[in-house]
Amino acid sequence: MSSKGRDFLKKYPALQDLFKLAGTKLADAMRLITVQPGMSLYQHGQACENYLLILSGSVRVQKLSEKGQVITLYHLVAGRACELTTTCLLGGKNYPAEAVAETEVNAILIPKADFQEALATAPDFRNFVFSSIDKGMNDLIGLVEDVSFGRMDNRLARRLLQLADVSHPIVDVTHQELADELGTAREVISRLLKGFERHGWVRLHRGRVEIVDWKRLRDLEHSM
Amino acid sequence: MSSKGRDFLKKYPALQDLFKLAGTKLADAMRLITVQPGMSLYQHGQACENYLLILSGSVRVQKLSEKGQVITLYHLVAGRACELTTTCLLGGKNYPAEAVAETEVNAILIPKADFQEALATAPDFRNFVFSSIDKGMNDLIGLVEDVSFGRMDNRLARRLLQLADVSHPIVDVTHQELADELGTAREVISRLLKGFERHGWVRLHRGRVEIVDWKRLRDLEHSM
DNA sequence: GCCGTTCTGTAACAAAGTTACTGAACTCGG
DNA sequence: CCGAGTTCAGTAACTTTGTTACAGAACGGC
Repeated sequence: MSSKGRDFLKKYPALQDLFKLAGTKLADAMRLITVQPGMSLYQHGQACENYLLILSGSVRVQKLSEKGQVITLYHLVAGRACELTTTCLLGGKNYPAEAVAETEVNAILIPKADFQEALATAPDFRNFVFSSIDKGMNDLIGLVEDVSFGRMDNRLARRLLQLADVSHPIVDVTHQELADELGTAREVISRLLKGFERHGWVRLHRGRVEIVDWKRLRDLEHSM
Repeated sequence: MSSKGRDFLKKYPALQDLFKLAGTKLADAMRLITVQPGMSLYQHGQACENYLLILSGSVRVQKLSEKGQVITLYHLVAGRACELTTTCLLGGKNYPAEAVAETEVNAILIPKADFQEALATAPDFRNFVFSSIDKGMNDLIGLVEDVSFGRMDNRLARRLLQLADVSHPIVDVTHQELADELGTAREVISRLLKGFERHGWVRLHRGRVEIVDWKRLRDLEHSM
């Protein structure tokens, strides 16, 4: 790994500890990559060659249906390993979904062989990997529950609040992007958002949603 | 493990090979259990203490919503490990779902500590476990896709064929059971089945569905 | 400003989920 | 065998979500 890479790692104490434990061999094997927004980190059907750990930015892991419909399985942010990558690596199968950079992304790649060796020899690394898989499995089960039983207005309110509460009340997102996130049609999102606006909970602009009534949206998020 | 247990294992050559590879210590640590139909193997929120491997029978792993709605995540049959159990063991979390025996079930339990030791020391056992996790993750993603984008009539036809083609054209199942399997309401299943019957594809009886037109159902299974 | 593209709004209809019943089919005790 | 209670299935009316088919507004580049 380049010295630039090591410098980068210093920004992430949690990861540094992790890789110290995993030994210098693992640290030498890893590669640092930067991915531009909109580019894919892997695609459906690809063979999986590297363990994937996100250092900065945000990645959307999504599944496309045959008809071209999209649903987001989960998002990867700093410090998180891609569980799908991990299980593909472990099981030796091809990717069943694809990953797209939502922002500029810095990530670590660890070649399959080095990953497997570290897994066999470094207990702490193993624990990190296993916890991550467990989290991924739980997230997916939560998604199944949400998609099966959750109401779309609840899910939309939740997603808007997730996107907004990072800092300010203005979310730059199109209706189509929200639809792809929730696995529904753009028209459904437009209809629901218009309803939200009529209630005075949000204000709508092109490519942008402005949160007005946080409390009502938070109520909606949990109501049934 | 009891001699009765070893005898039982002889019926499953694939598993025998597996446990030979994993060493006698693992074979000694395992326990054999029998679960009666309708009884649960584990419940939501329980801590996970044992690796779980099904020898015979069928187990339904299902998620309940707060409102009491049910969706089946997957089924376990002979020779299959419970992926949810595996990830819970690895991650040290509690079960996020529950497992119910659909028939009389014989299964192997391996205590957490022994499981983890075998995982660390036996490469072939590790491969078996990892492949199983990968399969579980893929199944869940398939379920998300199915629930998000699949039509209910397609899904119902598929499930009926799954249940039937084991041997004969008569499926002993109630509408409620089919609804719980697919994560929908009993009324929806009744409505769809009645439509199937009007088309002459099935005949309906109390607690029983009789497949009449296999070809049409198989077409429906894949159509959009 | 003009033109093509992207984004949003909306109507009309189909599919699925919900609520609220009704009656049929079974089962168990006497 | 009969009646009572329980389980199972049918159905109507209504709501929510998904689909199809447009129309028009907002933006970006020339």
